[in-house]
Formats: sequence, structure tokens, C-alpha cells
Amino acid sequence: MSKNEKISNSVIRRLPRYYRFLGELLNEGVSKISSRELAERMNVTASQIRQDLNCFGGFGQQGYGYNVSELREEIGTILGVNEKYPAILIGAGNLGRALAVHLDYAKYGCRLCGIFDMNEKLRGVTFGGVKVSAMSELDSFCSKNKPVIAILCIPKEAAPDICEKLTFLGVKAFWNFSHFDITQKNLPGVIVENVHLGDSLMSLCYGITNAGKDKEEQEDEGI
Amino acid sequence: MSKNEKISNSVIRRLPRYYRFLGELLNEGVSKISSRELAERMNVTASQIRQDLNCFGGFGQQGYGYNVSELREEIGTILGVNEKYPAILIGAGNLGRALAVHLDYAKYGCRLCGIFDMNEKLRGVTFGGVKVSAMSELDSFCSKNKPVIAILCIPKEAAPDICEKLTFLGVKAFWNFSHFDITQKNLPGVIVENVHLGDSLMSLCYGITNAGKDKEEQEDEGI
DNA sequence: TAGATTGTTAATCGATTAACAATC
DNA sequence: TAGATTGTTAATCGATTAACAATC
Repeated sequence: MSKNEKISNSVIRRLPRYYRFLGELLNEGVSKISSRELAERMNVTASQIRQDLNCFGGFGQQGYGYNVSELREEIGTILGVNEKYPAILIGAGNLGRALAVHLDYAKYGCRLCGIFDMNEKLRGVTFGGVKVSAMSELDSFCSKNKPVIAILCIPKEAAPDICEKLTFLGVKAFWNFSHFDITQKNLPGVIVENVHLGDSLMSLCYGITNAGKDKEEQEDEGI
Repeated sequence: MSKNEKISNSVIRRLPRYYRFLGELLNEGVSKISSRELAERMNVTASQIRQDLNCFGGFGQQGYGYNVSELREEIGTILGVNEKYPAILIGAGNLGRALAVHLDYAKYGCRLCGIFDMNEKLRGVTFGGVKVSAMSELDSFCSKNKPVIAILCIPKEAAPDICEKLTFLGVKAFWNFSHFDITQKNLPGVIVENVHLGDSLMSLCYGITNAGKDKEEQEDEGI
């Protein structure tokens, strides 16, 4: 089904939102939707929805629209949310713990299989059903469990070395909450989501500081 | 100094990153930098940096470059990180608590002044130096403290009503971690950062699932 | 069949990059 | 002054929107 051209980042970043909205529709018992109706609901253009979906294939039916459950399934497969990529969490501070406990990884194609922290006091403590291990156990753990994803909740200073080590141990993707910027330059070939909460808050701050400086209102759509 | 045209969202979302990198340079004792050097370091083009900065004014000096400390200060002022916008946190679950404790709000132009939660057991407990109050105290608290920002760490179902109430109580900006999408359509005029952690994780998942399907490597730059 | 709505091409819009004159 | 580097205009590239023929 999928076409062979490179999918733009803009499109990719919209897929999870489609997936969510289709899930909601499904919950509401809606079985069929047109691009126009979905667009209305999501506050985007129908054109954009049709263009986006057609990067991957013709999921609709002319004169009818899209089958909600089918389309959701398709997008889910494209994203890979039915996979169970093993993920490890590095750093069990406040944020790390919250991410361990708060998120339903299975919904996002992942499976949290290990937590690592320097702090000896956390050794053996359980978060989200996963025990905290010592950093020294990282090597043997990785050769046994082959984690694909590393969730980084560590100080900026520690990040470069840990990233390098993890890539060496076979980690392919980083969900990065540290203040260290992972780029293709410092870690070539790696798959990254840099989640800079501070940057996000600063953008919000910009919005407040500059509200009404221009007639136009800002309409941010964060990730 | 600032020009009167509308600043594009793309530019705004890059400002915090400039601000961070300039801060690092300052820490390293670098006092002067050219757009070329900064570009190299940030893995962007020098052209983009110059274009971005010139949306706000001429902060550089021809033949010399930019004064690091001065430029950082300018960007800080543009963002408003020296402000102290009062912020309240709604929902003191795992994620909410982590955000209360983990973040240095003063660095981002904010000040956490209140936490609210439905759970009676949390009443009076302190996170990040701020006491948890009952939702019933929200009205009086807002008329007294005039919070500008609300940080939402609440279930999707609760979000629409709480958002409406908060805007009514004078809240201008939402840092939204709930699964409810705030748009200009459902909350007109409001300033928003929707931080969908699940969406971010799904994008990462896409990257893994589709790695190497095309010659091109993906190089996400999350927020 | 007629009406609706997709899939897709073409037009527009905006953002990024390149180039270079201005100037420190 | 000569060299360097900005500020800014022009060229390119990519993303979004509009339009419409294909088709269910």
C-alpha cells in the first residue's frame, strides 16, 4: 500500500493526532467519517488530511469517506503502535519516575523493561512495575534484553557519555528529556525525540509576553 | 528594536534553543560568536540564525559577530523569561508532582503559586514548596492571585470544563499535558502549548518502525 | 443514475537557503 | 585600509490549500 517517496516530518508528526482522534470517534461509536467532518473536528483542512493519508495509500472510498476503525488500524500499523519495542529508562528522579508510572507504554508501541539510576538508595525499588537497577548492570542487561529505546531523564552533563554508551549497546532511539540536545551531528543515524520541557514553557512564555502585539492571535500546536 | 511584522511560529519555537545554547556559551566563557560558528554548534544554517534574529532587530555587529551575553539577554527579554508569570498546577498525580518538583520555573519566566487536586488525601501536602489545595478553593485563589498560566495534568474528560472555568477566572495560557486537545476553536484567544507525550512517543515509534525504509535518515527535532 | 467524496494535480503560500552589498 | 561578518534581498525549496476529474 505505501508509496515509496520520503514522508515529510510534518506529516509524521500529525499521524499520532489522527490516531488519537480516530480512537475517540471509535469510542463514540462513529464508524464512518469524511475528510471534511474530521477536518472540522480537528481544526485542520480536509485537503491536508487527504494529502497526508495519501502519502501511505488510498484508505478511503470515493463518495463515502473513511471507515474509522479501519483507518485507525492502518495509521496504527504505520506508526508501529502494535509493536512492543523494549525501552529502558535512565534516571529515576522525579520526572523519570513519573514517566515510568504515568504512561501506558503498550499504547505507544513500547514496553518498559528496565530502569537504571546511579542512586544506590533506589536500587530494587519498583516504579510502574519495573525494578531500578544499578548503572553497572547496564551492559549485561542490554546484551540480554536488547532494548531499542532509551528514555533519558538525566542531567545534561551525563547525557553525552550515556548516549554514546547506549548506542554502542544497540539502542536505536532516544526519547530525550535531558537538557542535552541530541542531533544527527553528535549521534549520527540515531532516532530522536528531544522533549525540551523548558523550551516548551518558554514558548508559552513568549506567547504571554507578546500577546496582542500584533492583531493576529497565535495558535500553537505543540507536539 | 523589534520590527512590526508577525513572527512566524517556526521562528518562535527556535528562540528557546538559541537562548539555551547562548547560555552554554556564556558558561564556557565565550563572549563573542559569529552566526557561522553558532550554526555549526547548533547544527543549523548561519542564514537561518541571521534571519531569525533579524525578525527582532540587529543584534550583531558587522565584521565581528554577536556578543554572547548581550544576545542572550535580548532573546531572554523577547521570550519574557525574566518575568514571573504566576502559574497554577491542576492535577497532582505522578506527572503533576514531577512537574512541580522537577522544573525551575524561575528560569522560564514563571512562578508556581498554587497546586489543585480533587484527591482529599493530597490536601495540604507540599510539592516543590507549594501546598496542594482543594478544587473548591480555585475561585477565591484566582481572584486573589490572578494566575496567568495553568499547567494541566488532568484526565481528558475533566479538561474541557476546567479549561472553560480557568479562562473565565482569567487564565490566559495553558501548558497542557492532558489528552484533551486545546485549539483556537474550542478555546478562542487562548495561548497554548499542547504537550502530548504520547504523540511524541508515537513519533519515535514511527521512526523505529520505518527506519531504513528510505535511503534518507530521519532527523527529528522535537520541541 | 445522481450525489458525494476521494485521490491527485496544480496553484499558492510560507519558510529556508544563498548571495551580496553594507559596514564595522 | 582590508578582512570579516552582518543585515537584507532574491532564489529555492517544501508544505499547504484549492480545484477537479475519477469513481464509488
